[in-house]
Amino acid sequence: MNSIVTLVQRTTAATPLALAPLNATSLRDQAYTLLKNAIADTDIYDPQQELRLDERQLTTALGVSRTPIREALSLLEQEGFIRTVPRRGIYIIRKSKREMIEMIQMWAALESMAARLATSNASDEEIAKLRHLFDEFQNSPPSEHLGEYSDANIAFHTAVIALGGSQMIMEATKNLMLHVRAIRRATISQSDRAARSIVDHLKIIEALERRDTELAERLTRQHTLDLAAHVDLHCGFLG
Amino acid sequence: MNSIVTLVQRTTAATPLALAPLNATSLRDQAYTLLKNAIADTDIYDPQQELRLDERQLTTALGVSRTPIREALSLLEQEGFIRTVPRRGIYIIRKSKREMIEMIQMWAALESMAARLATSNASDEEIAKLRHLFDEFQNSPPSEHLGEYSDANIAFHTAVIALGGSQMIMEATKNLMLHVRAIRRATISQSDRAARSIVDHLKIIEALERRDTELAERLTRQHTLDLAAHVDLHCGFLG
DNA sequence: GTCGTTATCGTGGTATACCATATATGAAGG
DNA sequence: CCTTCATATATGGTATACCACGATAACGAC
Repeated sequence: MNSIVTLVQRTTAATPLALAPLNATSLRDQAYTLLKNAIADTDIYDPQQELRLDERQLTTALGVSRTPIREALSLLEQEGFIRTVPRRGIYIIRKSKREMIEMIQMWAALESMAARLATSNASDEEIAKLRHLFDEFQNSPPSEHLGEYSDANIAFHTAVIALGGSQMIMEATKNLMLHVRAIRRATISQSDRAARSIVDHLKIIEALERRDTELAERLTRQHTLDLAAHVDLHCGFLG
Repeated sequence: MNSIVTLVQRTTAATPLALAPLNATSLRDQAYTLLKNAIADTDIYDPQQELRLDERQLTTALGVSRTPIREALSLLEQEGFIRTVPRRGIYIIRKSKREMIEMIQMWAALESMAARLATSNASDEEIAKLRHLFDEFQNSPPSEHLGEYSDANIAFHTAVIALGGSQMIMEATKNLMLHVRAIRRATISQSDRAARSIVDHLKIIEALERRDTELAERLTRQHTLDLAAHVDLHCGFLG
């Protein structure tokens, strides 16, 4: 599972063989993808988690020079995943509660616009596929498969955004998703949110099917703003 | 200024140390800002315009090595301003009409969310300031000062977003603004858009003043979506 | 023992040399 | 002339050496 610790430990441990095929893309892009996935898979809100990165360590861990590592880190810094402090180190950023809420609000803005666009652009077939995402939860309540339901939940929102057809919105929400994913997973098990969530989703699907632009947009926005309000009330562990 | 003597005197004297902004920025950041401004000030849709950049040329022009230039270019590439093609060159990107429309739609999503948030977060005084942006156009029609009105127009939208209070949305729209600015300027003189624009703006301000969340959001969204539709119809010069 | 001074080191920032390869150039062959 | 192939060149990618500077430790004065 590609945690940062795992990456660094590879230095002393086994061979850094994982990056043998360097023919396809640049080392910078490979390092970027690798580091981004590693950060995404790290539970950065665990107080025990080490959040400091070291260029030289990453160099030996990935078997490349500092240059591509540094370029990859620059990109991650601009995306808000890390912060470099001269002569101190490079740190993975913990988002504050305020930042997390702002990201969710931004998500609400973009997904509701996507839903609006979807009522004009998406085909009936594409919209119908949304229902199948929840087929397996029709008979048994989602509380029994929280892990699977959480994945389906995220898949649903991603799918709605895809139906909007805007490459720009899809790109913008990809990074938001990485930041927000941990929160969605953590809150799905709180106060029966899973059951209420599935009701909201079905209403959104119905609105899309009926091509009710205003309703689809409003329901989508409100559903995600509810998450923001929930985080505001129940996620005190965030700074 | 900033002689050694001055610096030393500041140290020994008991002056309140208000001198935060010494040139603490890295060459990478300076190059990034410089290049970004240069690109923003370039009329990239002029067919005559040379769009190719050259790393080595930039190094001699800016008097630094390739390293910070390359890092700055990496950032600009990720933001969608340039594209580097291995062994071909680095090119400033012309946005296609589709991409331009998608950016405007995204702008509509974010600004309307900001307007929604503003009805809860902004103070009466802050909202009142919006009116002053158009004071100078009260008596004379904006068509007589298109340049100034265009600036006021952009300032208005930026101000609405600021009233929302979301740092995240403000950041995200900054780059969108750079891309869209040229289009806003170009279309303000078309088909009496300036006069209609000012009417829309006043309605938005009224909605904000009355704390009518839904209305402020809807008017803001529709105003910008109108621009998207206008670009779709009248900006054939875009790819 | 406490405080201040100095030496060393760790770290990110920068410059530069080198590399790989697509493209351009041009000479040779037809 | 045209085609073909070898060579040269340009350009982005990578590795590495060096630098500046803050932090920390080691040390000395009192």
